Amino acid sequence: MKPQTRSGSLRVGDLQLRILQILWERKEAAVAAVHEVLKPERDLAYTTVATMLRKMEERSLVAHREEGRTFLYRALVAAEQVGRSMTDHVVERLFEGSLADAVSHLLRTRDVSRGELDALEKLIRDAKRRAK
Amino acid sequence: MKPQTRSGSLRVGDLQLRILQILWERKEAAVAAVHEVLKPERDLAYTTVATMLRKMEERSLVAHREEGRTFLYRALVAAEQVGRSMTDHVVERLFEGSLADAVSHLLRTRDVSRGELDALEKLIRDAKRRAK
DNA sequence: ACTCGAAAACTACCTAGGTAGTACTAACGC
DNA sequence: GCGTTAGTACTACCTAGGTAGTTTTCGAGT
Repeated sequence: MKPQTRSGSLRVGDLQLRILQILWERKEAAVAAVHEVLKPERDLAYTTVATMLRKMEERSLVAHREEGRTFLYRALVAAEQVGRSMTDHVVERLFEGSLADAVSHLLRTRDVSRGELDALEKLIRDAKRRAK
Repeated sequence: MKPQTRSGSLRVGDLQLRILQILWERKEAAVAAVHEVLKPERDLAYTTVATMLRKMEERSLVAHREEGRTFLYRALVAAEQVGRSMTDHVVERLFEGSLADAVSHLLRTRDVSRGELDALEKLIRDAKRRAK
């Protein structure tokens, strides 16, 4: 019973993504906890986080249960799903679905260290082995 | 004199991206031409396209010159810029800037044909040669 | 029992993308 | 010369993301 692989587009904004990432890390978190984690990177009001969580619940991205007075939120979508849908979007819109074009662009437009290239090479080799 | 490499985030929506792609292909195009190209894929009203173009001009994504009564639009941002900024966004937000993680995810979450893997391998090799 | 504080609920705004109707205008054909 | 038409301008609306103030509520501590 995997967590509802609704293969919809799953568009999440930047803040929403960050919140999801926090929830992925810790399974469950109160608004205060999420706010705390976000504190250093973005100076958001507590209510902003709470509102965002509520809006995300409307969209079924998260759900909550009550523990005394406080809400404990958990993610309803998996990291894989969101990652997949975001990368899909870019690969499709920008490179007409071609993975090779996408990677090519990635390599061409930034400088990649020798070490990274080696790592990538290993990735490809592994993928090949697995496919064989 | 490269076309204003304003390294800003350059967020463009789906429709805007499609319009830019059309303009990249043909250097200059009238609203009617853009509308015509878009016709089969999205059934948009002519005015929708015109409005979008106007909004894009406000944001300096495109510019126009007048040829008689009609506006000929051209892209002000390069494909490279937009591609770069979109891929950057995903790589940063989703993979903490790690290109290897990004590619790894790409390979893991979809099935890649043998031929594509070969192509990718070549890409890496080329990149290595170039870096050396 | 009463106050205080923390939490949620409600409401309100702003921006950007997307979509399109309506109004105006100028050129072109007859 | 006049109406049709193609083209732009203007306006409006909807959605989603993001941000936050204000109000209510409820539990805990004195």
